[in-house]
Amino acid sequence: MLPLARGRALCITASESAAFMAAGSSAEKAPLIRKLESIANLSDAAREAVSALPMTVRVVEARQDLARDKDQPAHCCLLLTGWACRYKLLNEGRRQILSLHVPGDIPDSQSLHLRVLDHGLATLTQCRVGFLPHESLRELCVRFPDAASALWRDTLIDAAIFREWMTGIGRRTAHGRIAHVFCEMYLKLHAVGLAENHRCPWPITQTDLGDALGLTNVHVNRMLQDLRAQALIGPRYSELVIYDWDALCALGEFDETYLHMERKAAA
Amino acid sequence: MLPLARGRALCITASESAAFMAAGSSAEKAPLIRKLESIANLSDAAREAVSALPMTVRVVEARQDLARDKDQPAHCCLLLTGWACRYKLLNEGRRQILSLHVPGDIPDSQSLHLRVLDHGLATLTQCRVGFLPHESLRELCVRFPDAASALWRDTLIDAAIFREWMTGIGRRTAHGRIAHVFCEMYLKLHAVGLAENHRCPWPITQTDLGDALGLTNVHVNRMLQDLRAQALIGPRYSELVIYDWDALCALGEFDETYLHMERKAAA
DNA sequence: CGCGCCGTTGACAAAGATCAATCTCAGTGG
DNA sequence: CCACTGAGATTGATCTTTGTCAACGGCGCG
Repeated sequence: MLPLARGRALCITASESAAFMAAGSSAEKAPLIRKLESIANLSDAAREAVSALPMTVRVVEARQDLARDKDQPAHCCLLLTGWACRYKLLNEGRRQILSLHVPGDIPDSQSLHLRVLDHGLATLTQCRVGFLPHESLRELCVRFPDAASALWRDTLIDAAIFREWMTGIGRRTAHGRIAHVFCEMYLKLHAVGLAENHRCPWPITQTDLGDALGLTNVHVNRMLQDLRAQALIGPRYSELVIYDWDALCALGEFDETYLHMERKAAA
Repeated sequence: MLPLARGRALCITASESAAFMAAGSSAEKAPLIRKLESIANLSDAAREAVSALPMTVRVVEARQDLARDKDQPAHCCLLLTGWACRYKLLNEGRRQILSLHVPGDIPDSQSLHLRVLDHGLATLTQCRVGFLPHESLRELCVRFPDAASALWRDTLIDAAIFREWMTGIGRRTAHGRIAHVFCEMYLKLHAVGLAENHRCPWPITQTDLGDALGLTNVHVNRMLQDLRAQALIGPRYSELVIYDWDALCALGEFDETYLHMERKAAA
């Protein structure tokens, strides 16, 4: 429930941009390529072009804003390592986390077509972030229609996840919501090669998780204890270990259709 | 909470398609054009092309599915008159309504890029619906990049509305949620010329409204009585009359930024 | 060593759900 | 004209889930 970040949002000065440009040029894009290939087919040419996109890379500490509500950004953020989230703030410190993001995600790709941001974007853990100028992304879209369509598809999957979360917050029990987000994040991480054998890192606080699920940290804590008592998940919060995938899916009424991963990433 | 529709989803046979094609050809598209122009600039050529899109028109009774979860549609639905919604069903008859749609909306425009539907689409009132073949929409996008970008922008605004609803369901009180959806629908209707002077038709049941807001019909009913008692809205449920717009916005913490109506429709 | 963040616990309060009537009113048939 | 019907709105009593508040505990870090 606490405000997520203090201080001012990050912005890139021209000199910094030049200084970092070289560093971010090619191998860094692996998570992005992997993610796009998990949802669409990319031609070799498009893959090359994505790799060649100019990018400024930065390490950002946990709980820093990458962009703020009402900003009019000129670049998109590509998450290279770490977890981030989008969020809205309401009166009296209420906060809703709208989405959780992992490496390969471009959480603000919508800003390519929507001038004003209607929410904030912040790191949850320390992150490496690549900044991609709108200009070069637009050019990419014009020159490589399959890249454009992969990006459009990505924004549509983003929306599909919102629908699923809305359903959870509106109509699932607290147990179900937690089970559901565990299943979802495990699959998202698995798609970019960051999870295996029903285990993955779980680096966010219970307060953050509550704000994502429309619950309080206290209630999240109690529900987690229930899930542990039922032997559905492992005992440590910092690493998610799913003991019983099927039971967790059943509890969360989880059906992965909405993730639209038509091409499963090779493990 | 009740299942929304019975019987089978609508589909169009080849002969019907031919029979209706002529009828839906041009003037019918006024709400769509008006809606697209409320969110983006359209060139004259693009506007012409949209008007010339082949379309099959049908009158559909209230509470009928236009498309179902897991369908793989070959057309998009353009709502010409009436209200519709997208929804998900969970076990034990729980239902979440994901969005409310009014004339000019294409509720399933995402299906252009996402093969499988992850939710249902149904009428709430009697509707006139135009069916637009994916094929011709794709061709439109290729030939008129500004039409493509308007449609993409439309899907992004769709997602922005999901985010706002998620925030409401997760973090707003029942009063606030109802106030918020009233403000939103009034503006959406106003943008297509179907509302004026803080009045608009309100043709959906309290049960439907509850399913949209993550509440029960009983609780919706009680909250409506509160809003009436506070003289924020008019006494009749079938017509929304907003007595005190500012107070309603304040109660719902409503900020229209997320609707991204950069070009207000001329009244 | 002590501070602060985060996880955990308990007692209690409140929002909203559930269940079961009852009411209203438009549409229908006689 | 009037009884009958059914969907949807309204009401009351009660229950459950979740929130609130406050304290305490573990642990990493300067």
